[in-house]
Amino acid sequence: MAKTDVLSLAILGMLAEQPLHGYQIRKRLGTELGPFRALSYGSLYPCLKRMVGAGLIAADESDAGRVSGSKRSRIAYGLTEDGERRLAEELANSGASAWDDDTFDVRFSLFTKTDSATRLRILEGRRSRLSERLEEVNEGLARVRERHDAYTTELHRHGLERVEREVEWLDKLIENERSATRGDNPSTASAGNN
Amino acid sequence: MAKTDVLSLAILGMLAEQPLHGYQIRKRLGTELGPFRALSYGSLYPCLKRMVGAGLIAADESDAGRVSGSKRSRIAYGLTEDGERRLAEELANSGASAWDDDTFDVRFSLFTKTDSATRLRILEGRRSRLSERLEEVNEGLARVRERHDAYTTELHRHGLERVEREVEWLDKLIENERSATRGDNPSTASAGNN
DNA sequence: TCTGCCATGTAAGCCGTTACATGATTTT
DNA sequence: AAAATCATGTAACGGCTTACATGGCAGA
Repeated sequence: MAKTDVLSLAILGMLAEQPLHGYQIRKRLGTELGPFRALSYGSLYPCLKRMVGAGLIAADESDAGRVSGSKRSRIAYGLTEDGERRLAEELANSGASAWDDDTFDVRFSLFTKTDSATRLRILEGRRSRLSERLEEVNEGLARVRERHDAYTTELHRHGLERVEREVEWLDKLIENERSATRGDNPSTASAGNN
Repeated sequence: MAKTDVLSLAILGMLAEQPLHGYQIRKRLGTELGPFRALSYGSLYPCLKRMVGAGLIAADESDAGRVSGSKRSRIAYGLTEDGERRLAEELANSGASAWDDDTFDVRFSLFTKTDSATRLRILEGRRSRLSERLEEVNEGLARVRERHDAYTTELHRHGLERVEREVEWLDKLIENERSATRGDNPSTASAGNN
């Protein structure tokens, strides 16, 4: 039942589609997986090493037809069967708070690989998490208003608005998810107009 | 010219209004200074100690008329003259990137203590920083669209929207700041309706 | 040729949290 | 009298970045 950290999960998910080098993984984390901050190699490579050690991924150094001479470069990583199993487990449980700021984006980006029930659980978990935050921010706003500092108040007001929008976004997604489950609309559960 | 980290700056700003205990400082960081995450004591107290060592703040253990007996508690921290000077310096220069995500909120929350020119510089710096991000996110969105993953695309679309809104917010603030400088409207440069 | 991107890795250090340790004050 | 909250601090540990070290390959 060993736990998988966010980074490992993201990597697992990315490698499920195709084998990649560390370098490519890093780039994709920066662009294609949400507006995920770019990760440094100092974090990435040790993580890959750990995952190889844990048997979740395998390193393929051959890299299809190259002169074998000197280079040590271009190691392609791919999922092992254990890795696939682990990914499946991890995708099935919305467990251990998939609604943290960090984790949510990663989990969401893996939604096409996630079953509908789990998707809904995650979205609702996230929603209720944000509701809590909404209250906190509201309290903060009230308290700060009393202090008559226009800028600080504005900062809070804006922060509140941001959270409210995020809740609205989630509500739409949840609604979409539900109606896709009820009626048997084609599997594309895209969230609206765009 | 010693540099002041974000946390120290926030504390400096908070103590400029009134002396506070560590405990109170922590609570206020969590509520009144932006939606700033609650800071742990393991970070706060060592920081206060460093600041005392640097002569920026002074610890007052007397705490007005108490039986002197046993307790070691309730240390009120207040700015020293050096601390006031440092705060003034720090508020005057928009230096060393006041537009990072972390730093910006803190700098903004100190805007009433900041002169109009510096406010404008910070807002514009932040704006241009977000413009860069906007391009990055846009590229990411384009790239991700090609991969036909509805959820990942939606994640990016939402991320983009969030940044766009932030830019709009800044534009309003900048406009406000400018018109307050041009016309001599009363000093309250509050940002709009509300 | 030289610049810039591809590609892999290690070591040191920063910044923060969690867990621990202690005790006073206020509220129920 | 117990429970909650106020209040201060230390030590261990975790995760991530920065700086370093190395080298291949492509195009201007």
